[in-house]
Amino acid sequence: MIDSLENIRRTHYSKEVKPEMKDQEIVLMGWIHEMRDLGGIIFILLRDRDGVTQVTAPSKKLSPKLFEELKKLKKESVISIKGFVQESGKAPGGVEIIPLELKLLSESKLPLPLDTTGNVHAEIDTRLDSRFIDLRKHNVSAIFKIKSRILHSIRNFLESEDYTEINTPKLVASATEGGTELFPITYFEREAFLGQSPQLYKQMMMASGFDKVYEIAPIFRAEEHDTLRHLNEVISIDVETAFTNHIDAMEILEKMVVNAITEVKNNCQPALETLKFDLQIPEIPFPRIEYDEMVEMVNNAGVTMKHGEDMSRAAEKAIGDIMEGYYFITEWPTAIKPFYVMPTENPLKSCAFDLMYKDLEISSGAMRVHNHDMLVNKLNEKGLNPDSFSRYLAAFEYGMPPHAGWGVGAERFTMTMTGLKNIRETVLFPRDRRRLTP
RNA sequence: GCCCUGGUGGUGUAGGGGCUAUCAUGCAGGCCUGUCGAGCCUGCGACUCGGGUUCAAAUCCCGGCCAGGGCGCCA
Repeated sequence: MIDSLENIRRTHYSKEVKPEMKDQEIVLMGWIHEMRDLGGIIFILLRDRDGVTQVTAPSKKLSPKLFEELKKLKKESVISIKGFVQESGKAPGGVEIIPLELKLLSESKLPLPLDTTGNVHAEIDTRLDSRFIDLRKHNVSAIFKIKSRILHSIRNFLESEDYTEINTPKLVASATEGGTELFPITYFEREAFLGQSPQLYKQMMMASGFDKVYEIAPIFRAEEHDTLRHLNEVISIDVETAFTNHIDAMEILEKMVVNAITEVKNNCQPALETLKFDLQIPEIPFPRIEYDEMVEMVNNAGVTMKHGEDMSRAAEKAIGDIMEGYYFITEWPTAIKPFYVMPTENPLKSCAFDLMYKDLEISSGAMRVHNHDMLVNKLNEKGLNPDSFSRYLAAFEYGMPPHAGWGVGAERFTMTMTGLKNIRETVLFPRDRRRLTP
């Protein structure tokens, strides 16, 4: 019943089959996207990673045995078809395959938990439950081709800028930076936590002489948020650079963003078309708005925001309506930024910045405090106990250069390049307040 | 965590005290040699769970669970 692969191998993908290959014998492998059995002729749409090719089986041109085997095939079963290419004005794409040999490699159970042809809408919850099937749809896999290209381009860009990729631990012994809730775990006989950010580690690397480091890795936040732009596990793109300040950090960040967008635009055109997203390459430098100016803009737009507050969702939307693409908000109040952020000459303001895209925060960064005593003072001011940061603080006592850096949320960044509204769409197997499987 | 809305075949929906529970898609069987949202015929398949009100609940009420949207929280 089920055939084995033996030594047959795929010779082409669907997208590679062209009318010029007329009469050539090829082997396609993939899933049965659709079957149209007209009695004396059967049309099978064979779907693989990048496309769909029509296999046309007229009874008169095929052996009765092969014709019967083709007739019995079911949707989403996995097959291998050896056949020859025929040019045809009637076939989608102008080419079809006349089968010579069929292998049924895996039979699909029916009915399917989801429609793969796009005829019947399915909700995201249903789709995520059967994500492996959902991902067979080209308009879903397109998202991950783009995400892959983004991460690839970022690595290439940072390597070309002479950065070193590092890996820091995700199992950590508390010493929270403050703010977010952590996921507690059991580490042998002790309590430990999943890391909320590589912040403290990448700073310690600044005392190591590496000068330029980056990490692309998951971070975990135990916040019970339930929105279209939050998840409990996300990929963070973290950069830290020694002997630089926040101005340099913003420049590297905007260069990296434009480079990633350009790479996606140049290499992912089919995916962008599938998603019907018109990706625009922004110009450098991105606009910079000081926090004070932003507060004024928000209030002028009719949304009340007090000076010294963090942005409410309404404030983000108000500013997002005014600003078109990417922009920085700079000079944040020291009081609402973490202890490790360097104040400006005016101690009430800080060298912190956020990179926004419309109403969405993509990144936050800053020049850091590199003076040990100042850092201890700042910890105390924030109500944190310097003793629990002793291993981190030690890195500031034996020669710590000035440094700056930032972290970008990979999923939010992907949203800006795909036009998606729900962050869950940009993760293969998302983790949110309710979802822990699959 | 708060507010609003919802939960009907595998999927997506209509209905909204008494119906044989609507439609599409799907699935099974049949017809069909150019389909491409194929078409036609026959059939299959559902009211989130618990409690209450009522002669009667899928429908009304309460609670749980789950989901969607908004907000809060969120280096």
